[in-house]
Amino acid sequence: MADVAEKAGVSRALVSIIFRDLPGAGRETRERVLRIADEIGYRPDNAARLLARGRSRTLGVLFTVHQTFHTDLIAGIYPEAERLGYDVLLSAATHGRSEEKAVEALLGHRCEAVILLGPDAEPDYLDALSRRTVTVSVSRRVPHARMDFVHSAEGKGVRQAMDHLVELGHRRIVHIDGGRGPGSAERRRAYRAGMRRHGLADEARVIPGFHTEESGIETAHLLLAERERGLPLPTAVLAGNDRCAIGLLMTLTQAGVEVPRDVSVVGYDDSHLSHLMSIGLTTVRQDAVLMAEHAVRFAVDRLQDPEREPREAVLDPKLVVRGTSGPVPREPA
Amino acid sequence: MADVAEKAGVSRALVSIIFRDLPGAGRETRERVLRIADEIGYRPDNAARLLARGRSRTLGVLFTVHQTFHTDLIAGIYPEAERLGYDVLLSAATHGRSEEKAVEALLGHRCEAVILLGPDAEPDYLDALSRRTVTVSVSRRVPHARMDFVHSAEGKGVRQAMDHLVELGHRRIVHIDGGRGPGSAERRRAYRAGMRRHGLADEARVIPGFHTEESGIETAHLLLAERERGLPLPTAVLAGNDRCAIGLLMTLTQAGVEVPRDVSVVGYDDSHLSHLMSIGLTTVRQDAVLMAEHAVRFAVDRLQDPEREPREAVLDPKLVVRGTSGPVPREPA
DNA sequence: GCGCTCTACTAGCGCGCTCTAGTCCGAGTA
DNA sequence: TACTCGGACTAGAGCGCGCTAGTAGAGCGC
Repeated sequence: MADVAEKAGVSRALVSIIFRDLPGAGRETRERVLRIADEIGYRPDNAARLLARGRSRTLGVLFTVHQTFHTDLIAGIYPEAERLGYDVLLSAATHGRSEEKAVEALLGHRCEAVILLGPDAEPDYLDALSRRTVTVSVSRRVPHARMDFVHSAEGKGVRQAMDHLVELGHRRIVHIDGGRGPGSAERRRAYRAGMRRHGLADEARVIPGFHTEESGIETAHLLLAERERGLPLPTAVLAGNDRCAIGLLMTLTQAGVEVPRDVSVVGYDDSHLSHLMSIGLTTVRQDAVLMAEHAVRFAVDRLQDPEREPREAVLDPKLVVRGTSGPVPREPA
Repeated sequence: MADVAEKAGVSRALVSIIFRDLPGAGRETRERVLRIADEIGYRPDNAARLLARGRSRTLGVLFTVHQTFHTDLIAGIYPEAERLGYDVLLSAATHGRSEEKAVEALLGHRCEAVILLGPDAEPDYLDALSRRTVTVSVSRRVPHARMDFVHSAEGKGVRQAMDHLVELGHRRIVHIDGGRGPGSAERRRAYRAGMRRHGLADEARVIPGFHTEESGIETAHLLLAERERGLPLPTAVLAGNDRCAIGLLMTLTQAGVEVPRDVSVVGYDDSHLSHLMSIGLTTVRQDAVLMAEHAVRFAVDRLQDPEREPREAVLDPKLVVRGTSGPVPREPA
């Protein structure tokens, strides 16, 4: 920077002004300085900037590698953050890298706020984190913690899915849950409530699972094995999320079970996986872009006014009927 | 930091020493300082650290959201970087966010080197980038650029796959290519060479595609439409990557085409998608962890010795035979 | 007593930038 | 002429650390 200033015959302060695109520099000087900077290959140093400015204007995002819905969210976070003048830093939790570690990395890089996508860390940790930094959680509520919260009305989504299936004549509807995954508890509860509401409490069955393809595959094997033993297949399956639904679908289809003729399958998320099936996966759509925008805005708002209380956004999910759900089969599958 | 120093009755320098875990501080003082820091909630500020140290010891990673193989790579990058004492920053290219932008974000955050996962940017840009920063490219060769390069021997992989299929009796083997995707050109070339080598040059057929599920789905529709018009299905398909293979498989299976009875399908990557099929996807395994480790090591080595010439690592891929490939059908499908 | 080394610790500069509080100059105003 | 005013620009402090060069004091051999 000093080099640029010297070559241009101005002060460093003016170079700074020009690079921040502030008023206070003449047209001509501005152009000259920029040209010289380009020649020298000067680029402002972020670390020094942050240090001097005292603010980083950077948002940290924690996500879990392999969670497709997270990548959909990330795609939505970038533009909104940019619009509001914030930078985004990503940190992934993986098999060998805990969420704590990933978050500490973000904090270490001076993120002013962190957006946690479906965090799975200990509530105590999240609670402590929320009191240390502006924190937004997407999809997972952390009771008592001082963080903003963006999620969809899981209950409504599941309810729509159930109504849809019941309307199609299904009674033997099972639910593969998502274990400790974000939103699972609510979805499970809504499933049970839905079955009761439709007078199907006796048919209710929750198969423990996870938000992964493997979980869907496993469940499919379980159901197929039951059929071997003479038990009927369910006529409809409400999966914990799309990944699980896809795993289930692949395995069932390959075993000769036709979807939706023999079994209807409904997912959750409407991640880009839903289009994997040529007939399209019937699923409950969570608007990733909208959720991302809310998360970013919550973070930024609280950054601008630290006194502000954390908020909660509950977005309405929407059932998207595609090809994997259909009328209940005439005869038992 | 000053607060900690004061409260502990020592100098800032000593606090610094303690936080960097250097020798030169007494056991007792060390513990006291750490305790006080914890009470105050002091955490060293990275920006100031980087600034003072002149080095960030941070590696930037560019990836493309939704590319599953990238997430596999990321999972491998973290531990190796940590082992070598480097931090990792992620930046994603998405639909509305170009690779250039994502890379600039990394550079802006003072990454000393960038690791590009299957970059798709203009060669000119990549070339310029490689002369500005230590750069490692994974899966995509950029001619003349001054960057390290990690990839697998695409030719060998494809060759193994072809030999496997031919051995099973296949002759009508088509290849869905990956467009401008990383490695596609080499795979396409190897496919053509393989067909010639087996005396099947006349049967060779490359269907243009991309490294996405959609591409596999589209191709399936194309092939099914051809069958409608009386043309035979190919007996085997070599897909551009696993995502494409999965899309193809889903669609074919749903259309009643049995895999591998009617058609054999081989993927490429051995991403975690390969296990989506309960029978398992036959695919060419690229060892993501090994590739990630090479990439990190190349970057770090060149950071330590700037004079060092960029290197190239060619890893041997390995055909993994699973359930989607089988003997050629007796009668035309 | 002296010099020596070793451990524990400190003073203070500098990293590359931003920001506040100015200065300077020329045009407009009374 | 004297004055204000606004645009263009500058001086210099300070952001929170790391690092180099140092000091103080204890222990040791002679």
